[in-house]
Formats: sequence, structure tokens, C-alpha cells
Amino acid sequence: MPELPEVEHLRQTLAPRLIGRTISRVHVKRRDIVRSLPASHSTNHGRSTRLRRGLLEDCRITQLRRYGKQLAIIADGNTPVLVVQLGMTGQLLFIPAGDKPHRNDHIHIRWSVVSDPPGDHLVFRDPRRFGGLTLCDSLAELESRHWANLGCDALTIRHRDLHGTLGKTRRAVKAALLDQQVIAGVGNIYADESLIRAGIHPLRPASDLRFEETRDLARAIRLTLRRAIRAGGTTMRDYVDGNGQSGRNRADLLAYARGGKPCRFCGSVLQHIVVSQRTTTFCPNCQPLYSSTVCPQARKGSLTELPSTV
DNA sequence: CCGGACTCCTGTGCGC
DNA sequence: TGCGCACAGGAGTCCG
Repeated sequence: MPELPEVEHLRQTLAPRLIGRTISRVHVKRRDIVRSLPASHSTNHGRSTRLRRGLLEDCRITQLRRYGKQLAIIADGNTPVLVVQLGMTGQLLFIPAGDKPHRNDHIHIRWSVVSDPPGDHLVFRDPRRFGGLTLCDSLAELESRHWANLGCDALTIRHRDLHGTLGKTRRAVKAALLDQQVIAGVGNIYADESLIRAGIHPLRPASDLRFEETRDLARAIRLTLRRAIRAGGTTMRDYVDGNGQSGRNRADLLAYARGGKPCRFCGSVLQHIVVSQRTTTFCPNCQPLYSSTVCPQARKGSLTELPSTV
């Protein structure tokens, strides 16, 4: 499930393949996965021309930028910016000339990339179609109107910013972490991973967290995401990077998808509950709901070290 | 305004 | 072996 680490790793694997390259042609197989931000000005172009231009036809890519879980493909000069959201099962794959995508179904957009010999492609594939592409008039508009609505980027979240946004809501802290306007980039996997690392129960009201707890949580989020990026992301089923490679972070998961298994810190049986319609796994010992004492000894070291497997 | 519930969608894995 | 069904969840929308 693509969250911040997967999108960042995708960015890193696609950048050397795409930066400086020109899109010669765009094939749109499914129009309905492309969304437009409300246009700030209209153009004289026809609809189809505007669509292809928005999808960067005849543009030279200069930059790939990530914010939260979103990836922006930025081209030369005063050109539109293409924003990619992977949703649950989205994939952005670079296919070198002569190669074939591992699967040919559910490919919604196909870009021809100028190459010698010709034949390099980029494809957007998304079976479940929770993902999509958003067209944006310019980088300035992307930053001022689209990304400005998101919370701070989770990879570099600072304690005082997290404490500030969590302090404004009585929602369960897990629900708040999933809200992209509170913090951008955390999804179901890394919310559970960060909470167990910080020793915080997922149902704690966000605004009840003490200063030291939000400090530990901010550290846990940054550490969890950094480690996952280094491992190439977490592949449960669908996620692959720009070269079609799976991530290796699944083996390091502490809580997510480990309900009923022993906690890696203390050995207690991990429980699962539902929060915000999302399966949530936590350790009843390391993440107490009511205790106001400093967290269990097990958490000591969890913010710097990988726990040994129990 | 806030927050919870519902909705979209398809592949997978389970029970019968 | 095959069928039907529950389940997975990011993010937009709706409603109390």
C-alpha cells in the first residue's frame, strides 16, 4: 500500500529514468482517472489537446517532487504539472524499450518517452482505481492551492507542528494520523508502526497526548518512514517501484498485519481493533490506553534501535 | 464546523 | 473444483 516511503522510493527509482527526457506521445486508455484542479484560467485549446498537454505530451521532464503521498512530475518552462496519486494499488512503471510490463491489464495511461533506440515507456497501472492523476496549471498553483491544504510532510515532521495539529482535535490519534490535512504521508501501515514505536494507544484522544508523547511520536514517525524508505518500501501485495521491484520492509513490521502474533518489544499478543474503518493492530502492554505513567520499559530504545525478533 | 459513516473498485483467499 | 462472499483501504462526499 503506497504511503510516503513507497512514493519516495518510487520517486528515487524513476528520477534517473525520467529527468531530462521528453514525452513524445500520451495514450489515454481511461479518461476517468484523470482529474483537473478547477482551472484558474481557460485556454483556447480544445479539450483533447488540453488533456494531452496536461499529461505532458511534448514536454521535457525536469523534476520529480514528492509531498506526502503525492508525486508531481514537473516539466520545462511554463508547462502544466502532473500529480500522481497511487491510491491502494496504483503503479507508475518505467518500461525500457524491448521490455514488457509484468502485467498488461489495467494500464490506464501510457507515455512514450523519447529514446534511442525508441521504445521506452512509462505506464500508470491501477486495478482498483483508487488512485489517479491530477492536472495542475503550474507549479505555483500546485503549491498554493493543492499542497497548501495538506499538513506538514511526515518525513520531516517537527514536534511542535505535530503537537499543534494533534492538539486541535479530540479524535483518536490513529484517526488523526490518517488525515492528510493533519500530517501528510502517513497511511494505515505507518500509523500503526509509528504508534507502537512511540508506545501510544491508537484510541487515545489526539489532544490528550502530553508534550513528551507527541515528541516521541514525531520521532517515531520520522524513524519509521526513514527505515521503510531505506528498505525500498513495504510490499503487502501490489506495491512495486519504478523498475517493478518489490519493497523489503514487510519483514521489519512491528504491528501492521501482525495481529495475534507476539509483540517484538515485550512478547505480549498483539490485538486488533477497528479505528476509522481501518484495521488497527497494537500491543496492549506497550501501548496502554489509560496509563499516564511513563511508558513501559520495552519502549526504551524503540526510537533508535530495531527490536530483536521475539 | 467536526467527525463518523458510506462509497468507489477489483483481486485474493476462505468456507462450503 | 467451483462458487459466493468477506475483506483490504485512500480519499472524497454526505449527513447528523
